[in-house]
Amino acid sequence: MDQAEARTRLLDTAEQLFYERGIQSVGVDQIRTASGVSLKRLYQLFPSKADLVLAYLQRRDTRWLASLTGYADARPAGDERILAVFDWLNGWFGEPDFRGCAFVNAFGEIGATDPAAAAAVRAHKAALRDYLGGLLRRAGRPESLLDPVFLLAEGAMTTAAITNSPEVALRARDAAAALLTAAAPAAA
Amino acid sequence: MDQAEARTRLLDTAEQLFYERGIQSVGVDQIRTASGVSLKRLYQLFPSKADLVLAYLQRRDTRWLASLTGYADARPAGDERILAVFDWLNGWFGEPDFRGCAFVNAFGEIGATDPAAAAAVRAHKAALRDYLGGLLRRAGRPESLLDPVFLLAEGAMTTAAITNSPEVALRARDAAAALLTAAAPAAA
DNA sequence: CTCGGTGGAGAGCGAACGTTCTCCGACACT
DNA sequence: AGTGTCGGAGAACGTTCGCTCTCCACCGAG
Repeated sequence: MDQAEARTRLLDTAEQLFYERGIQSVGVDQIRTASGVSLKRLYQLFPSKADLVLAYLQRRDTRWLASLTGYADARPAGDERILAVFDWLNGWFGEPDFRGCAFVNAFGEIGATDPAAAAAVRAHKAALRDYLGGLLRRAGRPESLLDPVFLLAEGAMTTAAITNSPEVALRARDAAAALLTAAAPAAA
Repeated sequence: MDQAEARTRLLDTAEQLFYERGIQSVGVDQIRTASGVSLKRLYQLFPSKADLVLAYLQRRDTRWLASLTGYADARPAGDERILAVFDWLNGWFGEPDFRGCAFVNAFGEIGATDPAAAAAVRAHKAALRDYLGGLLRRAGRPESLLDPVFLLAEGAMTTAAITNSPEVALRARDAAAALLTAAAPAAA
């Protein structure tokens, strides 16, 4: 096993465990056992648990956003692409191990004690917001719709997790659609 | 110091520390030191840390909702009372130690490992949802507006915490107002 | 075959955790 | 005054944590 594979296996294991149980509930030894990577190697690649946590968040950020944008950008530009974001959320919420937004969870757990992690969370949310802003702009929608749509998506994530009801995404979608038509009922 | 005061001081201290730093980051000894209540007394009142965590969530649930409803119910019934919820959120977000919804934070941190805590979180969110539902019903608004308004409030809480921007509550308020007028533009 | 370097397995380290126990001083009652 | 009960302070316990170290099997180069 070379460095690259060890790193991948560590991050795969860390992501699964951190997301499923929370960050502080998972010990380094558990990650080592589950991944099959030795402690020595682990600490070569990630000098501390905080480094591993940060790498987990960063990799999840890129992958999560790539998945979302890959899905939405395959739809026709305009309102439909905006609403596709909520369709993607609906699919995500339905996954059996869905447990809310990993970044919101991490922020609540370690945001106050780990400034680097908090910054990663802020960066992730800013990236999502920017993406939605781009969709709105290209759909000819006013900037004033960005916050509402973003807040609906955020609210859907936490609510779907706590109530374990994926269909919340569709309610958020309906609300977003209503806001879009209310803002410019006669738009093409 | 009698039992009742010890309990109050413990819960006050626990609430402050748990909310500020997260649950697992706060040790029982810190609560004992900060509260001035002896360990013996602490374990008489709360046989385990998990019991203290649960009591923290339950007391915060009642207080938080009482504060919100006390504020909103003082406004004229109808749409104004619904929108008052977001005004109250705006005030809360602006408090210097605001760090998001304690229940969302607790759910992300220990929801997967502490079923009682997870149930308390679900109960809290259900209570908030029910309260909003009552406001909508008494305002003559359709049930279909409940999810959108609730999701806007949820999204505002996490977003205000992560981006440290209280004014998000006012954006959510604007969006809720738009949804209300869009649903029944001609309502009184 | 010998060597030097690499990495895995896991023991070991000090600190911190949640929890319990020991000790002792402070009253309440006879 | 003597005795019993209570609670406070904090030592102590066993476990777990993040992290380091030891030991040895392996392997290519000479």
